[in-house]
Amino acid sequence: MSNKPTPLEAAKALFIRRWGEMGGYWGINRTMAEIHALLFVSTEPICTDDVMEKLMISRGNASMNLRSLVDWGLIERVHLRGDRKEYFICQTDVWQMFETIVRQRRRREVEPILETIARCKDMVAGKTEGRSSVEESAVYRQRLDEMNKFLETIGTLVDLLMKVGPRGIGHISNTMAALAAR
Amino acid sequence: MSNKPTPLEAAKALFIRRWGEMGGYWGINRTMAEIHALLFVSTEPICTDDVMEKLMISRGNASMNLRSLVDWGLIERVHLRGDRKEYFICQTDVWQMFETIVRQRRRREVEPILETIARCKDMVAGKTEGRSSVEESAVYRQRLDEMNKFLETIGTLVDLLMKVGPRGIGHISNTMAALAAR
DNA sequence: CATTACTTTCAGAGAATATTGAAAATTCTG
DNA sequence: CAGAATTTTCAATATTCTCTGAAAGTAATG
Repeated sequence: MSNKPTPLEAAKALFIRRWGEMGGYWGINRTMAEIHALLFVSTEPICTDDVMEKLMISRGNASMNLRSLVDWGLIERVHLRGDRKEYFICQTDVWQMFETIVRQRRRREVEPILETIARCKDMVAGKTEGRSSVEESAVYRQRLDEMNKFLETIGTLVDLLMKVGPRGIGHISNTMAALAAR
Repeated sequence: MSNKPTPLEAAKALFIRRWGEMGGYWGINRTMAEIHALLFVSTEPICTDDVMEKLMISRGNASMNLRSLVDWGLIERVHLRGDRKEYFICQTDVWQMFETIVRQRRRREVEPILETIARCKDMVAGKTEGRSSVEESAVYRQRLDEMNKFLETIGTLVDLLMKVGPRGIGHISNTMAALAAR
């Protein structure tokens, strides 16, 4: 088994490795990203044993990371007629993928920050505090406000982007280009 | 020292902690993110000793992470007249910050992927391969193409976004909203 | 140029994360 | 429902990442 890899296999392996590396930068563990890549470049559904073999990892590891990917909504379980095993397939539409990731990251990363900002603002609200710190508080509040506004602006923009989809995007780019040129 | 913290101090500490946690999700180590937050909410420049004290970390740790932040371009060194120490200040304009981060992440994460995709496409290009794998190659190539196009589309959009800046963004949102409503 | 003030580096310790493998749980089949 | 197939869990282990602290490096001062 595993003789000389075909160019196709080699090319897939290369993509998988790179995608895995990148996962690290995004707070996603390498194996999870590799499994995702493996499924992304697969023509057919893949089962746990395939994952174990291709990525040379243990059953437990494969199982855990497949579950995480399912939780994220990036892959899903399928059943093949006449086969008892579970197979997995990947969302291959990159725009859907984008949407899935945006939704998750927003929930996990942006929302907690927004909550915290709100709470921080409350904490320095009423209190007239002492002497000089009143202006320090003002600066603090202002910075939080700016960050808050920024996150919300980007948020609505991304929402709109997703609504409009890949189709509408050309239009958007043009509008922006025109605006930028002014 | 470090008696009962004022509400302002407590509020700053809360923001710092949360920002630090979030760093983890972004492949940025917690301490680095905390230092960044500390500087972001500071009215005045801060020196290494301040960082060590407020975050209760060692000199080495503070030094390394401050340097990383400087390398990223998120903070910069300043010198205070009559003081031999080095101080640091943070880019507080959130849009500039956004631009800095986008530029860095693109270089570190998006470009390597684009290169890899190009290389992968080369690898499965000429080769007429055997039998059935010809269509498998076609699917592979198509998926890579879609990913490639997606990344480039988002890339140009972000570029435009940065050119247009916070000012133009209201305009864009309206245009997009109108489009999406159709 | 010797002293002092400050900064950087890096080997080793420590903490956090990821992985394995085998046992337990679950699901299917006859 | 017994037995087989498959999946999940999790304690132990391995790996990777982070932090410390002290030593080496650099730069200002008199």
